[in-house]
Amino acid sequence: MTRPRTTPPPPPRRRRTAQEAREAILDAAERQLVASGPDGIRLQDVARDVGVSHPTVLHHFGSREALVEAVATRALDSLHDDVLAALRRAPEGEDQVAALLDGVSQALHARGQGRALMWLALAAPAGHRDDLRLREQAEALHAMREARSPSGATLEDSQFVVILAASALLTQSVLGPHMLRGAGVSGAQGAARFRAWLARLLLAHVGREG
Amino acid sequence: MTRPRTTPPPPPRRRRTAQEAREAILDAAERQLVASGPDGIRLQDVARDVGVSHPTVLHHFGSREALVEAVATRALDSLHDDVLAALRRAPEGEDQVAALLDGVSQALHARGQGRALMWLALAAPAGHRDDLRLREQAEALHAMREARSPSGATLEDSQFVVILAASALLTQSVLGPHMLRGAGVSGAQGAARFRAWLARLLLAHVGREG
DNA sequence: GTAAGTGCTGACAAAGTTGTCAATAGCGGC
DNA sequence: GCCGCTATTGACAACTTTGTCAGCACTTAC
Repeated sequence: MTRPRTTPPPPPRRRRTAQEAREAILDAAERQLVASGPDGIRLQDVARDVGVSHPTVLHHFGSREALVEAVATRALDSLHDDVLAALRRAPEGEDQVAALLDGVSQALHARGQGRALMWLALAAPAGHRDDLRLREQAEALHAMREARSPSGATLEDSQFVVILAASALLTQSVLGPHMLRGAGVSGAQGAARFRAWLARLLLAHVGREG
Repeated sequence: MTRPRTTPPPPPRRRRTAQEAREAILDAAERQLVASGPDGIRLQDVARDVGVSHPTVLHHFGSREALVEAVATRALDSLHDDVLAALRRAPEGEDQVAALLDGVSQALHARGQGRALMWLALAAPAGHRDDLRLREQAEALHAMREARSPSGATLEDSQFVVILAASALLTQSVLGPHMLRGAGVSGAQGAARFRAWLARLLLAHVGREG
């Protein structure tokens, strides 16, 4: 039962490329961002999750703050790309609006990007974060309506439509099940039915006012 | 230049009733809750803000966790009361919906209650927090519509209307200015115009479908 | 093979956090 | 005026977290 004088052999050391290591660390940090917000990101937890020691994280990012900045930027960029892709993917025609809402909703749910956005919005020093390019969407919608029926609706009306849709989808991605249950909506497909209902509502409004 | 042997007289000690102390501490903790979320509440900061030492806070609440629980409960209850009051205050008639939205919006902005709600929703272990009694509102709305035009709309339609309104107002209270600016809405009264626009939209929908 | 570059690590330091405890002091009741 | 209750406090302990640093070890170039 004598303890050997020599220290036990250290676990094998895995060596990644700097690129791979950064990605793995960002993945772990993003999981924490979604779960506990930017202030909940702990170097030690991130390191343990990746399977490295915490100085390694500092080695790759310099400081905790830089890591948070990097993961926030990556998450928002990724969300932005996904949303743009969803908008582009939306088919012309009948169910365009519904498909569009579904696509954006999926982007917001993917890996909790909606939660990440909300966390960052709450924790941001003061609107220091980028917008979600709502302006482009509003202008695109307005152009479409103008083409169909000139002067049928103001630009602001289109801006409000976009804001309302974004608000509904974002809120759904953060506390959707909670709200649906809380309002008494039953059934598993409540969220999908809500989106379809919202699509009809927006379509009716746009159709009514131009 | 000799330093006197006796320690300088300690600052006068103010003694509140336990009631008063708890209130003052909860006020300070609530400010921190709104600003930095439940995880951002620091005993030392709260204590400094109130003008006491941090063991005093522990004396009154037992633990940090109990303090967070107390402040969260108080904030949500207060918000709930304010919202109910706003709903009751809404006049019958023409601008009922607009006044209602304005009232709820004000309740959400008062001392950052909307932010507090969102922080708590994000940080909550798993929907462990109470709903905002959306169900009651949905049922009240449905009853009103039934009385006006029986079987004109499903209950779920009313539930969705309430969810949509709540989503829009809550999102506005958290990142309203950000979204309005981001969408290109100009002018200082953008938020108010958005609410008025939303009121018209909802009214049109309800009028259309019963 | 061996030398250079660097991903990675353990050990340590510094600062901040919650919580404990014995002692102090303000306030009301007698 | 005295006493008991308790709000309040400074000092201290235990823990966590970020950050530093010197050195180790894996990969690549030569």
